[in-house]
Amino acid sequence: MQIQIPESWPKTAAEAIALQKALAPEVITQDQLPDPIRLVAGVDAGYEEAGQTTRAAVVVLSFPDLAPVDEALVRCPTTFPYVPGLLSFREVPAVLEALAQLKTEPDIILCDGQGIAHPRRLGIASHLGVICDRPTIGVAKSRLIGTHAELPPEKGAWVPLMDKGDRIGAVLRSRTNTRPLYISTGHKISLETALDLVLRCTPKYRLPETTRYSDRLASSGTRQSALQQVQQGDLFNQK
DNA sequence: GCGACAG
DNA sequence: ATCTTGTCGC
Repeated sequence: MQIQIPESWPKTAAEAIALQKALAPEVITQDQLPDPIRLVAGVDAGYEEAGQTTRAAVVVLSFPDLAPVDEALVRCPTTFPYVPGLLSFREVPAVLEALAQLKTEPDIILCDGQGIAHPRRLGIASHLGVICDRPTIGVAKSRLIGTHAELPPEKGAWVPLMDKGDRIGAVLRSRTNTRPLYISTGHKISLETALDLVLRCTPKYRLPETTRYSDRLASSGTRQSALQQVQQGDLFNQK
């Protein structure tokens, strides 16, 4: 995948916040994506050596089949601490390196974390989307900010996530009787289209297949060796 | 001042 | 995120 990697990154929290405020206006919350969608990518990050090394994994799946067609895994020195609200400065540098190694051009990228459902409307999915100038969706497993009404227990149900009068995203039930997902526009996609796409990437489990594949790739070689996984009969989807 | 707080 | 075994429920 062809992308421009920034030459420098903020060094302090103050600089990072200033950059978020400068980039937030660049986010596009309307549909501006390929039609039809043929390739969807999932990105995820993990850490090693007490956080000194960051691993970034990307997996590209065909759509709507959801069969893996491309992937990349990189390790980079960690350069920014985890600070709620500044997650992208910790993970995006490594994620960009991984994306640059893809042989394919995904039509959209699903990220672990918020899109515009963020204090300054520039969560990791939006930040990555603006940098790559590509459609992205924020798929978070928990809430960063915002309030919402009660959510029905059936798969497919969703309610808007609000903050200061703005609809910043949605709380989506991706599986019946299971904790919801926090979905928000990353870049170049509307919330409605994002919800539809996330559901179409989530045929069976709580998390989209894109996230499950990238999580697994990012974890391989850390939690346990590939051999151990095989010995446990953990051949994915059969686990 | 106190509590919340993506990964 | 990561450290970690078994266990409760659909």
